[in-house]
Amino acid sequence: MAPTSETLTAERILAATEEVLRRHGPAKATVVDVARALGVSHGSVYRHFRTKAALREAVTKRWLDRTTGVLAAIVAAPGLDPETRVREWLAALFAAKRRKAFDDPELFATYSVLTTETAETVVGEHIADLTGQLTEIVRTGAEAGAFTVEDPATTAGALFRATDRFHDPHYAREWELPGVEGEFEALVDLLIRGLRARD
Amino acid sequence: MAPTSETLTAERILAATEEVLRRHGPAKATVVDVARALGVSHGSVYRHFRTKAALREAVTKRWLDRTTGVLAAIVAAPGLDPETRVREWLAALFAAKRRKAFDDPELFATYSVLTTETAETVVGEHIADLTGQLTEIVRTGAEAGAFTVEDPATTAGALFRATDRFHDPHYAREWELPGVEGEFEALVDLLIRGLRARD
DNA sequence: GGAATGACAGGTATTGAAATCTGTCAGCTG
DNA sequence: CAGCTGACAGATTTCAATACCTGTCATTCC
Repeated sequence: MAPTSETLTAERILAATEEVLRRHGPAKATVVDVARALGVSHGSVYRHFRTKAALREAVTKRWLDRTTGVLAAIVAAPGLDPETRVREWLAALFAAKRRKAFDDPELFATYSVLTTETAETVVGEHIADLTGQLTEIVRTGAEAGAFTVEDPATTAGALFRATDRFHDPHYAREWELPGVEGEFEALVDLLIRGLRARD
Repeated sequence: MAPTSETLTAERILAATEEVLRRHGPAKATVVDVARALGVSHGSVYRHFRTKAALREAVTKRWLDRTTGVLAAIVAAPGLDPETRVREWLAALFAAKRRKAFDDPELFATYSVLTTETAETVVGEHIADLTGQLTEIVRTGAEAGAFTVEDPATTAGALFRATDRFHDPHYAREWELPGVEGEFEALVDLLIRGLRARD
């Protein structure tokens, strides 16, 4: 279709894959479609990705990693007190997921399917990344004497699981309901009170 | 098949429906199957339930209500301090759901599908029942001076949502993983610390 | 006469043949 | 000669014909 003369890179294939997925959905998007969108034969796609599953994993990872960067900035941001850092990180995670779901519903629905396919690998690593960031926040908060926690990783895991409803795509349709903001605030308040240092 | 001479009641139809659902699964269980299992014509089933959807809702409600009773006992149990009551109620909810998933996986998978069909009605009421029970526990705890909460219903909602992972069927496959007990305890500890009265 | 039946119309699932897709590879091309 | 192509085998998906199911109701049965 668009027979570009640029060299065929993994990134160009992934961008085309995402576009095909957005147009056709996860069930009907084929490797042949991706190749056609790039103006190459599907054999060329297989030079860069061993299988269709590997291509789907890569495009899913690419999508998930877009979120991770924003959040990392909050982990590293200087001058935030520990409670604010936790609150802002959780709020940013919720906001990022919700923005994705709202701005491009078709693509979000598509990736919601893809993430169930790759739950064990790509999604597992994504969750490990996120809980790792949260562990760092909890650990520094504990070191600063603001939080009382036995083990930062365990507590970070509990925080992440407690807020599942506000970042797991499974609950996406509830993110637009009136009152979610308040529900989110009430939950985060409760969790932060649980983190606070005790004498 | 079993041409019982007993009169045809809604309860007998629901029991037969559950059995048919267990055997055939949610996709292939038909009203004709239910009638055949009871030794009657399918027209007779329609005398008790207006539509197949109504039959499915009723059997789902029956299944969900089996859990509610056990938990109500904990709400009403005398001599429990507020923290213990919250902890035991949440633990009993988790245990009940997990037992259902473990004891009869086929039936659990079937009801997991049915609950997505009836999310707005039957499941909504079930969740309202449960958060109502939890609100009662939080309210009495606050009145006893053990908890500091602005609004018991809001806090109960936060507690319920925070523990989604341990009662939402969506996460059922994680309930058998090693370490879930510890994850559950860590989360409940954090939540209860958040509830505690502050000076 | 109140409950149950079974034929029926309209709609939804099943089935199997045909079309398409995945993944490979020998050969082409720049 | 590194990258790309397109024909191919086996697996999966699509599609249309058929079978079955849902919901109704005039009729039958105790």
